[in-house]
Amino acid sequence: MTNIEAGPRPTTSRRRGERTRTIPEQIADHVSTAIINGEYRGGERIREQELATLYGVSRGPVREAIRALEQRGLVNFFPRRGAYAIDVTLDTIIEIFNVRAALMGLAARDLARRKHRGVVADLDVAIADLRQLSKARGTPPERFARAVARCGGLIAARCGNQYLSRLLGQQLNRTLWGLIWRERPLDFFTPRRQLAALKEWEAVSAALATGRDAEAERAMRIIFFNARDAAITTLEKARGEKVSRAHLIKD
Amino acid sequence: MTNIEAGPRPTTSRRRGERTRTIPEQIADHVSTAIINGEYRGGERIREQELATLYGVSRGPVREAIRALEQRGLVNFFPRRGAYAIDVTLDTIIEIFNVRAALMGLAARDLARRKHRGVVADLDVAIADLRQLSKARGTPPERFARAVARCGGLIAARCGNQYLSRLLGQQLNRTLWGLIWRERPLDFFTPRRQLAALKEWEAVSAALATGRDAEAERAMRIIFFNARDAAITTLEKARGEKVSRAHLIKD
DNA sequence: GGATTGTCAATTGTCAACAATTGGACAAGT
DNA sequence: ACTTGTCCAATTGTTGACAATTGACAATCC
Repeated sequence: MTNIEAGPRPTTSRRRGERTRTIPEQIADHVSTAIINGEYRGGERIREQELATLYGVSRGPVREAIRALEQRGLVNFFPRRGAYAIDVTLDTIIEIFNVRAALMGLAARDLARRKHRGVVADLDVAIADLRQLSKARGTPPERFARAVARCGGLIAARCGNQYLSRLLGQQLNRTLWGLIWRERPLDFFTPRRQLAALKEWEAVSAALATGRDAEAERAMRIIFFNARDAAITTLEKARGEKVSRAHLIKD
Repeated sequence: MTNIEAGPRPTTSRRRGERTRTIPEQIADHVSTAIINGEYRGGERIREQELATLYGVSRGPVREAIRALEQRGLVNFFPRRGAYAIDVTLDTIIEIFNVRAALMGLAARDLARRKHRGVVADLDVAIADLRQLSKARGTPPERFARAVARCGGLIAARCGNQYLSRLLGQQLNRTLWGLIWRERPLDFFTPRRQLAALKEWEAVSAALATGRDAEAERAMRIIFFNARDAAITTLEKARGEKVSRAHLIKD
């Protein structure tokens, strides 16, 4: 039996706005990482009772978790026939990056049009972190990745479009994107890439500060296209899988 | 090759993608329309037992339905405290149109880069319908809206990015977007607007046929921005609610 | 009075049992 | 060899009962 929530449970001391993580949510997140980490092969069946005994609960909460995974696109579900893990290929990852680029581009554009000084200031602080990390020698790729994620999170959360923020932060972040990015930090942030990423984020900040919305969108998209290409190169080596570069959008 | 649709192949004669509609899905869809149609006030509580007795089932399926609605962003859910209908304001609708524009723009761009002849041909057929409907006098707005939806559905379904197709066709279509567009066809397609929409779609088709991807994206976005503005104007009158036009993205 | 604590009904969370469906195995027929 | 039909075990769908938590209100204390 896997204990997801180890330790004593704080019943009262709950932070402001923090939601209690329900058991189904915990299970869903746990299975998510399992799927991404390849613990399920593509198309492998996921049985309710199996997970129930694994986590030491009944099938009820497990059902909820599986349905959540279906909504997030991590499993394919067929009524009365069960759930099957999706197959995460390199092509899928490319697709996800492209979608993310489009949405983050919109977020940046919205933000630029609003000229929200506070966000730009906060972003500049986060970018200062990037600068420091990239200047320092031997910054671990995952450390830099986290700092970059903070920059992106800032834009996503405060772009002014609540629907978009929700999509980027909750619905999609818990799908493949979030897991690729956070739980399995790719080591594509080489020193060279770190410097490049810094420049790219500075470009976004500059465009945001001056309210040039089209340019902010373009700069933001470039960030994700470059991240995508770097990720693919890394993953191709790691997996020994080749992918066609024919339709990689460039700008 | 990307295979998001991993899993068993349907043994019986069930069409591709066609699934038996489960009870929870039916309930979820039913409550969705209720929320959109204003049968729940914004923030109104949704009780499980209430829905269970209403639909004549136990609380189990209802729970599933409510959790699905939460994933789609139609209800706010707080553990152990219940679900509350969201408040659909005009601003929300603007946000949704903007997101849709960004994603459909990406779809068009992908499609243009692939120069998929079949899709362009099919799209031209659908556009021919638009032409005929707009030329005819007295075409009902909702009839035209359906024809436009077909054009959009074509692009979304066959853009070549499976992840995006899923997002546009399943995850988001069942949220506010699908309901605004389909179940409650707005009557903003006046004769003048019909002619304009026709021209807009012809521009998309032309860009797709010649593979000019940036132009295809731009043309597609314009369609949604214009639809957004028309929808807002209509809804402002219908609801007597005013909305700031300060940050309506224009291109 | 204002704040804290105790109590309780309403509601959600979880469980275990039962019902219904599926897919595969196997046999018989063509 | 191929199809067709019938069983059956495995699995999912649904239910009703029970446990746990919440929010409201009343009682109590300072």
